[in-house]
Amino acid sequence: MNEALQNPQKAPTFQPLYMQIKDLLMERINTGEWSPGTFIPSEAALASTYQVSVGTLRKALNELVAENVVVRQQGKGTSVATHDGDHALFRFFNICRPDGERCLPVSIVLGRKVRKATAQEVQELGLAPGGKVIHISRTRELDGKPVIYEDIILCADRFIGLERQPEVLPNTLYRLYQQRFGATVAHADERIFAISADASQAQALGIATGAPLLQIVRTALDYQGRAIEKRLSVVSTQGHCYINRI
Amino acid sequence: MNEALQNPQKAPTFQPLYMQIKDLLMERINTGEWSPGTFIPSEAALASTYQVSVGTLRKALNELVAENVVVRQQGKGTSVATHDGDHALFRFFNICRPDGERCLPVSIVLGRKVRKATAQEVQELGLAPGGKVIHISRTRELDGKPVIYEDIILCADRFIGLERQPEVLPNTLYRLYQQRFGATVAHADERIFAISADASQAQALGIATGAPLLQIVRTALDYQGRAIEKRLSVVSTQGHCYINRI
DNA sequence: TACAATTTGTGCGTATGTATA
DNA sequence: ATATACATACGCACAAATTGT
Repeated sequence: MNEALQNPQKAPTFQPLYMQIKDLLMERINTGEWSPGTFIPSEAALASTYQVSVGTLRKALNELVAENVVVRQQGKGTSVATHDGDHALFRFFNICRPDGERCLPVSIVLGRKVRKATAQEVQELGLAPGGKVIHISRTRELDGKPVIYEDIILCADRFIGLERQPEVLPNTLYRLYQQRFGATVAHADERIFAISADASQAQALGIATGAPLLQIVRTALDYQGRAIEKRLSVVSTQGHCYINRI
Repeated sequence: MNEALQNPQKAPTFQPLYMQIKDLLMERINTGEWSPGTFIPSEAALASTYQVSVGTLRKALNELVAENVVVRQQGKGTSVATHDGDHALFRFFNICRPDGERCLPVSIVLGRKVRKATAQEVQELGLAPGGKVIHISRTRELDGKPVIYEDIILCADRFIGLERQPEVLPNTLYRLYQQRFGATVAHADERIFAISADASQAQALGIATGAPLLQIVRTALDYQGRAIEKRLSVVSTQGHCYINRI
């Protein structure tokens, strides 16, 4: 594991040793060899197998910790991060009360179907031409009131059977993606617009037609930056708001 | 600098050595001894003055790097982070074109005055009862069109003379806060609502009354989490949008 | 251009402390 | 109590980038 040192190319392909180790560890996570929630070998064991010092291996692992890929616990070991728990949920759920208090959403699925992807979806999700998508529609209630209407678009090949498999979809979909389909949402790209409610949106959210709404266009990405999900949310900010801590 | 090791209290006040060093360095930055842009002593020098190993001091510095407090450059040294440059600007300016392309805003100040703080402002900015605030109103243009209307509220005691000092305010106010008033904006808390444009907003942004707008309520905080600025922005998302990468 | 001094980056090794099972 | 695994702290050697001579 010292190829770069033995052959210190000046080419832009050079990477420090700990980065090479990091990539190797990341690869074993991405291939599913180490699935979310499982513990990976100890520092000493990994350092031995890769023939590097413990310090170098620690540096690689700490990089993965900073990227929320693994979680380390003194005395226990290092495990691959999961997306259950409130912390992970609220990382991607940014709607809360105006005072900043978070509240749990309750989802009501309105429909799910498989259909041919539009040209835009093919491009945004990186699908094969003429590929199919799963399209889920739902509303989400906060504090007992419908606040969000969502359209969720997924690659049908990557999420085979999702359109019917669990009779009741959980409201934390990303956990399902990870556990059932090995797709971990690592990042998301959101763009927010203000729009006026049309008739169907007004009806779904129980507000007046023409009322101002937030429209959130989200692309969810995995650790490699590949698009996993496209999501279009419409939010009524009568009693709630979008929150962003920078 | 080994008080904690010589006296390893089990009390919750315990902190590892590198965290103590980090706090000491942070303090010297906050007091202004090391102002933004200046270079601090080298690793070796600091390790010597604090009587710790270079590795421990490096760990403290790397923590500060992760929090964007200092910047390290191989061969040069370690400097206190500044808020000039596009990177720092776009960290707190999240309005861009719908395709994700960033564009530079142009500010037009409409008015600035000093007035008594409202009860809400006293609470949110942590002011003394009956304290005064500086109130700045401006519009911001993107691609030649007025897109944002902003009300900016500052503690008058902390920003003495800002209401008149620079005849023309720069459009990157946070840089001014840091350079002229020693107030570094480290974080911000934003809450976003959808509203309908009232008559004055419609006129300022050149849109129809009742058109949907984004309303952004921002509290800007320093490294200690103390409120520096309160800002109320109203954004037309006809040709632009709010962007958030999670 | 070449060289040296300074400073951070990388990598190795070791010892000890602390949390967990 | 013991073993395991991560956390902290120390020290050293060399590489790479920057600056000035």
